[in-house]
Amino acid sequence: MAANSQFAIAVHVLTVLAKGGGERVKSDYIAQSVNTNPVVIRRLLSNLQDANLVVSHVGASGGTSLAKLPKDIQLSEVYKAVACGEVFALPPKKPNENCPVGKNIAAVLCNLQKEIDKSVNEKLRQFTLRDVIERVDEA
Amino acid sequence: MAANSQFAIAVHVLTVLAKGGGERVKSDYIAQSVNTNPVVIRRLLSNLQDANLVVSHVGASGGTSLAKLPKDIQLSEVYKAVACGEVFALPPKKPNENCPVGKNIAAVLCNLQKEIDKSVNEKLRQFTLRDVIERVDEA
DNA sequence: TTCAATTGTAACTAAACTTATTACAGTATG
DNA sequence: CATACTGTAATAAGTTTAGTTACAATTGAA
Repeated sequence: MAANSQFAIAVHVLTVLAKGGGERVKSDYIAQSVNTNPVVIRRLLSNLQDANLVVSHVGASGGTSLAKLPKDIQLSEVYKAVACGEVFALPPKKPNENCPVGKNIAAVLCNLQKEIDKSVNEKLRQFTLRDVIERVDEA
Repeated sequence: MAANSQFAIAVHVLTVLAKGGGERVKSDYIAQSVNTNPVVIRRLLSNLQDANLVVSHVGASGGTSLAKLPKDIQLSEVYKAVACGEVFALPPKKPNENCPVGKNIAAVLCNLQKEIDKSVNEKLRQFTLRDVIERVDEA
């Protein structure tokens, strides 16, 4: 019944980077803000980098910064980069083909899943990192 | 990163009950259609019963039937009954209060979470069990 | 060139969660 | 009273997630 917290942590991390004002922020620093281990952060940053949302540099005075302006980072991109992308999973086992319901339900559930996931994506697309930063600043 | 399959299984189960035409369906039969253990089904039915979506009867010739017509069962009700209700989780650990971002991000994420979850609920409310049955029959 | 700082990632451990299974008490039905 | 169910506890097994240690590779600077 538990949902995944990767997305929330990713939004937190990106907000920290945005506050860094373009400077390279170290995984150690981010980890302290999120209150977790630097390796956990680096793994997350690796995903965000694959999605072209951040840029990391190795070596001394290395670190990570945003790859785009906060206004150009939609939360749907963040979600796609770090979450499984599914509000609910399809059943792990294949239904019984001999049952009239079991025979057809999988395809119906799959289509339903896509419709729901699409609506989540559209909702998340309405928010950018800038919106998040504004809310953090207002508080 | 894995989502939960309780909702999908619940929709499957309710479809089987609807196809039962008001007769009491046994957990054994449902389990065979879903391809899982009867106890797993009974636990799920217990949740659906708490939400007033089904009625179960113990004893010989016991079993479960729908508590309402398929057209009156919204998928949002099913989701609420068996899923955690959250598209993404808030971070398990409290952020660092000494960081300007960490100090305020939790509340922002919480509000964002509510907005997203609300939109999922609204989307699921657009579908009823009847819609699912129609799709199964069409296939 | 050498040293210190940092990322990237593998390997492993620990914790949490989900699913499956067994067992059996309680309750209808005939 | 015997049979056939549900409800649920207890437990085990499997899967996923988070945390930790370790270290190679890279960079920048003394």
